[in-house]
Amino acid sequence: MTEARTPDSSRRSERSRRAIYEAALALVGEAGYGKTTIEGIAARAGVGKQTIYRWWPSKAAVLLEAFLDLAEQAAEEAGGGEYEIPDTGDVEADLRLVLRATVDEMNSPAYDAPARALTAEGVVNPEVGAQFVEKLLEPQLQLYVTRLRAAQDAGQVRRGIDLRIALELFTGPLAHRWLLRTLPLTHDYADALVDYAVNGLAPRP
Amino acid sequence: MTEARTPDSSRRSERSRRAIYEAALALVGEAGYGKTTIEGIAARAGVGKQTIYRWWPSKAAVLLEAFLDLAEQAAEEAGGGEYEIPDTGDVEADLRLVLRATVDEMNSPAYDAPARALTAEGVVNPEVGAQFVEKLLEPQLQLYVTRLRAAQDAGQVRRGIDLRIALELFTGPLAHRWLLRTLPLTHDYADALVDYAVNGLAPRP
Amino acid sequence: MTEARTPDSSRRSERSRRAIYEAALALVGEAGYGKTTIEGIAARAGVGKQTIYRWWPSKAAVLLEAFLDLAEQAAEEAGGGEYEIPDTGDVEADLRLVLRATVDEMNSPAYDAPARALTAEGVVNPEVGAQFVEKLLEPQLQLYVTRLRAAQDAGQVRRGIDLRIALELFTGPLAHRWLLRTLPLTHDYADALVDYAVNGLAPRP
Amino acid sequence: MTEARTPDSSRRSERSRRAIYEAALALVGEAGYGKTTIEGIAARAGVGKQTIYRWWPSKAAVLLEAFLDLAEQAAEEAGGGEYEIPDTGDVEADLRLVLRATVDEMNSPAYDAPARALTAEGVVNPEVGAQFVEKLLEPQLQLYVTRLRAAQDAGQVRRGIDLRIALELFTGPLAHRWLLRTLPLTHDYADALVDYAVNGLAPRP
DNA sequence: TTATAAGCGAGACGGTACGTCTCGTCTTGGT
DNA sequence: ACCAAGACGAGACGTACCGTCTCGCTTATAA
Repeated sequence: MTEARTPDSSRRSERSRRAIYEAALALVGEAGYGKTTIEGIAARAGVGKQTIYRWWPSKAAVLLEAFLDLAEQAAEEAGGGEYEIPDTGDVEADLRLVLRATVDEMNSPAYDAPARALTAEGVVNPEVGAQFVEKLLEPQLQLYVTRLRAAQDAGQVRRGIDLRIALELFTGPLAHRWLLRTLPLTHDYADALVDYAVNGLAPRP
Repeated sequence: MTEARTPDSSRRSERSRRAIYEAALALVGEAGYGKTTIEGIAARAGVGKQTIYRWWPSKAAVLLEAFLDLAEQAAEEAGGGEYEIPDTGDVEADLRLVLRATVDEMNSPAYDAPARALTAEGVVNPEVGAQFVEKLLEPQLQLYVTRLRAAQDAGQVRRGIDLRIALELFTGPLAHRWLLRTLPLTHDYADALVDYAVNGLAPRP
Repeated sequence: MTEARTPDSSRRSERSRRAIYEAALALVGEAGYGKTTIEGIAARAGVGKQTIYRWWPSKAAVLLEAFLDLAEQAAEEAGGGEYEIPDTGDVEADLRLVLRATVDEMNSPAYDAPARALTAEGVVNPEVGAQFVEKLLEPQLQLYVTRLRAAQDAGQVRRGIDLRIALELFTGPLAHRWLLRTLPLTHDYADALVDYAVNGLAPRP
Repeated sequence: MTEARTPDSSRRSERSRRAIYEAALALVGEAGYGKTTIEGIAARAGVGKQTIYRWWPSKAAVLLEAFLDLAEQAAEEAGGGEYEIPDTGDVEADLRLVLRATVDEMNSPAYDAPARALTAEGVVNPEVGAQFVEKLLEPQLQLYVTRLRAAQDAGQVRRGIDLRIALELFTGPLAHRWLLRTLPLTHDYADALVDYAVNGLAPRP
């Protein structure tokens, strides 16, 4: 009996959508994910609660979209086109650059708070996790695959290496330190990681 | 005016403590961390809420202790003594063994649910995260340091390598796949990881 | 700045008006006044909410008009002309007839539900109450005044009696039993009331 | 499966109960019944909403009890014992007194607002109505029965009169004017009512 | 051997947030 | 211009838990 209640997205208020994104990101940054409430987001965005519940199924979904939107905006500002890992011919140098940038990003509060919140929610909530991986993480990881394939073609990575696994030698440790806060995330750490891992992938003598 | 309220732990009810551990782990496994409530734990354990609030500061703390206790029990059953990574002289084989075991553990539901819950909470809540790392994670990681040092002494790992970073080449990717569920965690994956990483740490020709 | 917003009643949809009346009466009858909502009336009438808000200031106003319309229709069906209390020369018999008819009406669900709802709203909301009295109640009461005046002229009611008060000896108790449901409303009850009250108004010996 | 959840009334907070009564009566007086909300009562009483929902099933029930309590307190202040209609031997004079007092009460705002609210709710909600009648109205009406019986025994009311109906000649019209606000409620009105009605009940010459 | 004081199960309390419902207003597209 | 439809800001609904606070009731020293 209960209808599906599918709202008409063509009549959706753009103004409200943006206000909700901003409020959600701000609150997660200021108070943390646990203390961010849908009521709080609605109040801060100057929006009725129903406007949130109409368009999103959960707090995590709101934040995911807000974060996605943030990333999109940042990408556009950085210069429209699709991003790729640079290819100077020197994999190690190229990856060092990327990992250092990633370290910087992870150390910046504007990224840290919402990304942490989303990751944590995804760890515990498979639907959110799947979305997070599909929409945010996997596209990033594909960039590594592309660059590593080029390196393989150039003879800097040995034949037979599974590149989807190889890339995790770089991103896995980084993510681990970031999420668990075991030890500080520094450029030196990124460099060491690249050093050890690239060496591991190099053709055997 | 407010008293320090330090309860007398010598009069603590062992029965209640155990019941709370069991209830907490069961509920996290069945309903997930988010839907596990202190009231629910108390009800399931047949315990007053105050008995939980008297001894633990938060839901996460209860679960952390419960999980620690579980690990302790498992260790005792597995054979009293302190665990270490075996040293057959072949680092690669030894680590393959350990990583395969870790994969199996991560794939077992009894471990998965509470470990995920705790990790997620730690990601977002620095206090919990610090406790988790200190009590659970770091001791495990030290085992890798020990084994890798032996390998270094045996000339299987090159001089100058920072072992605290090196170990993350093994554990980081594993944890990443487990937490984010990007791709399945298999023995083959563990083997490949060990292969690439050990190669990366090996002395240069 | 806020316009007076006087809609052009000449372009009003008669179809919608009727549908709203019917929906309002039906819903009040089925679900009760409290559970009847403007959204519900609009949905049932197949009408936009604004069409109700455009023409009526409140739920009570809709129901009042709907009920008035119902009464009008009933009156027309019963035979066009203005109704009056019959005058056979025997006040007691005439009033007995009227009060019995009133009892029957009060016991009929089609009348009971909306009349109750309106009365209750009027009790608590003076504007609605005033409308209700002016449009529905007072015209009815005037019929009593007319008939009692005839009786007074015929010497069946003593001089000096305030007829506006006198009529309340008949209608007051009836209304009271109906509204509060203290005891059942029967023809015998109506007869007794008429007996006692007419006696009270009769010329002293 | 859903438990009955019967709270332990011996542990109930008297302080909260009183605060809720006061808040409910104050709000109904100030804002009217319709604009009085449970949230509002809770906030004004400095009480959690659940404390209201734990002990009362509805807003109407809260107000009914509050009003009952008010009446009880008033009765105690007026002089502990059970109240009865005075018996000076002159029914007319005695009833005049009582009806004038009732008129005064109905004209006092402290009584008017909650009594109206409750009556209106009772008109539309049979459960509330039954409670209202049983707890408040019927006891009052019994006083009339008692006094009228004495009058009957004294020969001032004729044999055969149904006293339960007779009393409604006094209270019905009064209640009607009060609830519907048709015409002002004055002492003169009360006197006229008593005059006409007592005459109607008197033995026939 | 009793008293006395802690921990205990229970659950009422003042609160916050949930997700739903309805309000009355506003906007869009169709007739 | 009115209409059906329905998104919107607002806020109350009744529920679920939070963390604190009594209640009596064991239960285990210390007088």
